[in-house]
Amino acid sequence: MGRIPCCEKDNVKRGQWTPEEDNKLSSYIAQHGTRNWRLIPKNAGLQRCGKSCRLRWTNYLRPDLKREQFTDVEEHTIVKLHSVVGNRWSLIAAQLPGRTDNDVKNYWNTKLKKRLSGMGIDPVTHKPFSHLMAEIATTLAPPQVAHLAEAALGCFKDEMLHLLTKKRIDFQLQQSGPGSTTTTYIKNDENEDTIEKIKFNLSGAVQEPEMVPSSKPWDTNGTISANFAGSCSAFPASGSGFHYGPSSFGNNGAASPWNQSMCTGSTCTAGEQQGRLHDTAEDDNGEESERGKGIRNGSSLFNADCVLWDLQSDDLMNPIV
DNA sequence: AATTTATACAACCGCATCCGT
DNA sequence: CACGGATGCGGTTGTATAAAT
Repeated sequence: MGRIPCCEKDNVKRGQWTPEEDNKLSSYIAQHGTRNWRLIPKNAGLQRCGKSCRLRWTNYLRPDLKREQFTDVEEHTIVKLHSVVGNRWSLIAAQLPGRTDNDVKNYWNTKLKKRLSGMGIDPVTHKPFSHLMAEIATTLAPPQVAHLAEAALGCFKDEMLHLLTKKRIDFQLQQSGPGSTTTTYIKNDENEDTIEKIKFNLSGAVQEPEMVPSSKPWDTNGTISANFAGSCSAFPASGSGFHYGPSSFGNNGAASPWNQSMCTGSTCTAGEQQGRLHDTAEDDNGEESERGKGIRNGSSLFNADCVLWDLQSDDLMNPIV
């Protein structure tokens, strides 16, 4: 017994909407409102599924939607809220007037996530990657760590090869200094050597607990500590200070060649996020169980020590319920 | 100029939840 | 309380456009 489709698949148009269709839908909704999406396409003379109409309206045609670029404040809000509620796009969008969950989701996936990765911060946990490595190293027994590192490096081998091949000439030009006209080429099998060296060094680093910072790498202002910054290749080693906030978000959040693979490879499932939220909420009131009810009172969540930004209830446009 | 690659965002899919009967 | 349809939500895919090669 299969699931009943939301609409008949036959005689239903799919794909991009035409201006004529937009007009029909907009004028129908202006007259009759948005009750009963299943009937709307039929009554409006559209060969579309009701679901498709609802999406088109909520994500594109609604008159209160903002079409301009996200502002710094909006970016800030998205990152702050994401560190608390995870991929709950509708909750985040509710704090951003004129933005839809789809807008927020797309903006996160195409820009913010990559920018965080480029800054050496895991966009799922909002912790520095090196901190996560440290956690793994201190949690697992050495043989497990070695196997995990081996597996992780195997995953990144292709990206490494790609990176090394693509960048090698630029790199060699840099090494030979400005004004130099000589170009040194690397033999193909040296890629393998390089990878082996990197693997060796990383394995060593992971197995040396004294190299791992034991305290939180950031202070209460969300600033990465100088010691930690020095041990994390993604952060500047100088004491110039690193702020995990909008001020560091300029458009020069230049993506490292790693960004794409890191972004696409480590998305947290909705289940994981919901599980985390559920656990937290349960501590507070002991009885929440259903999806979507995990966040009753934001105040306790805002104090979670995994977030790098302090988020106050006052920051919110709308209460999270 | 042609081709490839990257980016942005619209749209779809399937599951979860809500809600009326 | 159970059931079924409607709606909401998040993940994923498709496509148009821009940028790089």
